[in-house]
Amino acid sequence: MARPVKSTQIPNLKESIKDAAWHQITLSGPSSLSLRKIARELHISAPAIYNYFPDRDALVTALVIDAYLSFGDSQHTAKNHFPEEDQVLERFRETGIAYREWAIRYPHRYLLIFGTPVPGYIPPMHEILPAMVRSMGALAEVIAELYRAGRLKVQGFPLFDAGTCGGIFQDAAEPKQEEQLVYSVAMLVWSRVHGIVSLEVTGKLPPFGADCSALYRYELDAILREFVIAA
Amino acid sequence: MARPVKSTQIPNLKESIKDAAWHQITLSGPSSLSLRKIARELHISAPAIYNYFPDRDALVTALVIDAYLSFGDSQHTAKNHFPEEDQVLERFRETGIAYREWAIRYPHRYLLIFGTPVPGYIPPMHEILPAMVRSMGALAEVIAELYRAGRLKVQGFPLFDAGTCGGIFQDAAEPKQEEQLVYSVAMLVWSRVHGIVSLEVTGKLPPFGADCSALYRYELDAILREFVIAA
DNA sequence: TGTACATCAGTGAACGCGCGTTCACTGATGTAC
DNA sequence: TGTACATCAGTGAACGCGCGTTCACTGATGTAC
Repeated sequence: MARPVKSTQIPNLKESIKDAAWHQITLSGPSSLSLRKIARELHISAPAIYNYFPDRDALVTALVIDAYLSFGDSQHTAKNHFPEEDQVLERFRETGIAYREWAIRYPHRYLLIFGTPVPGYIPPMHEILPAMVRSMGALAEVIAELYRAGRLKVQGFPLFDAGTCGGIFQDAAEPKQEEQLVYSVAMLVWSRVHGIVSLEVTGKLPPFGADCSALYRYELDAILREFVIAA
Repeated sequence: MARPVKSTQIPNLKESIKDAAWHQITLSGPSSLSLRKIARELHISAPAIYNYFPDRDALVTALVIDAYLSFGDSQHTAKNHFPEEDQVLERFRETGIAYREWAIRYPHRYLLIFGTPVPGYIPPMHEILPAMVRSMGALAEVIAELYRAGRLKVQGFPLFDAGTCGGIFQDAAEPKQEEQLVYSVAMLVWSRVHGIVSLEVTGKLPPFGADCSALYRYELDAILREFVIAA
C-alpha cells in the first residue's frame, strides 16, 4: 500500500518545482532561473528545493531531459500516425510538421535544447544522451525507411563519419555506408528545419513580414524534391 | 586641433570596455556580462564605465550594433570581391561563404545577433535597425541582381508581405512583386545558411561527426540548383 | 610667466538587492512494542 | 489502546558573495587674464 501523503509534505512538489522553473524560463530565460524565485512562486522556502534537486544545475538538467522527452514523444507520435509501410512519405511529412508545431507550442523548451547554450551550464551528457538520441531517432528512422524503400536519392551528399553517431540508429547492424547516407541526409534535413524554426521562435522572421507556416511547408516540399525519388 | 590626452584619461577606454565585454561574453555569455567584472579586467573602478555608457543595457546595445557592423562589412566586402555584372553567381557564392566564415570567426557575436535573445534585454530597434538592415542588405542585393539578370527561378515560392520589410532594399522604387520575390528568396536562403551555421557554432553538429564545411558547401550548391537558372 | 579657475575622467565608499547554499531546527507522521 | 521513538519534508536564520548604480570627491589638465 502506498504511503499516505503527510500534511507537511506538499503533493507533487518535484513536478511543481519544474513547472515553476519553466514558468521562470518563459519569463526571463534559463540563465536567470533562480531557486529563490521558484520557492517564492510556490510559497515554500528555498532550501526545500534541495530535497528534490541537489543543486541548481541538477534542476536545469531535469528540465533539459524533460524537454527532450516531450519533443521525442511528439516526434514518435507523429511518425506512428502513418504506420503502414507504403506511407513512408506521409510519415516523413508528419514528422516534419510535428517538429515545428512542438517548437511553436514550447518555444522555450525548444531554445533550451536547440538554442544558444546556457552560459555556465555544461549538460552532463551521460544523463541527457538517451532522451536526446531517442528524440532525434524518429527523423533518422523515417529517413532510414525511405532508404530501405528505395526512395532516397543517392547523389553527391557529403558523408559524415557516423562512427561518433552515438547510437542514433536502433538497428546498428546496418551496413556502414547506408548508415552514413541516412545519417548525412538526417543532418541536412535537421539543419533546414532548424533554420526556419529557430528564426521563427526567436522572432527574427516575423518582423520581416514572413509567413513562417508557408515558408516551412515550402521547405518540406523542397526537401522531398531534393532527397526523395517520386513514386 | 585635437585636445591632447590627459594622463588620468585612459586612451581608448570606450573601445577597451567593449573589448573586455566581448571577452566576458566569450567566457560566459551575454546574460552574465558584468560591469564590475569588466572594470576588474581593465584595472579601473566600475563607476568609470558610466562615463561612456549610461547603463549596462546601453553597453549591450553598442555590442549588438558593432556586431552587425562587423558582419555587414564582411558581407559587403565579400560581395564586392566580384564586382563585374556577369559575376553575379560568384558574388552570391562569395557572400554565402563569408556568412559562415564570419560566424565561425566570431561565434559569440553571431549568437548575440542571431541566436536566442538575451533574456531581460530588449534591443532598442531605432538604434539597431540601420546596422541590421545594412548587414542583411548584401545578400538581398545579390539576389536582386540575380533577378535583374534573369537568373532567378520564379516558381511556387511563398511570397511575403514586403511592406514591413523596413528598407532592406536600397532601391525602393522597384516594382512590388519583384521586391516580394527577391525578399522571399532572401528569407529562404537566410534560413538555410542560418540552420547549418547556428548548429555549428553552438556545437550541436560536430558531436554527430558532421563535416560542417562540406555540409555548408553542399547547401550553397543546393540553393543555386533550386533558385538559380544555370547559365 | 604666474595665478586663479573651470573641466571632467577618474576614485572609493556606500546603498540595497538577490543569489546559492549550509545548518540546526521542528513538527507531523508512521511504527514497534 | 498508549507510549516512545525514528523518519524526513519542511522551516528560518545566516553565510559570503556579486551585482548595478549613486554620490561626493580628487587631482591632472587646459585656459583666461
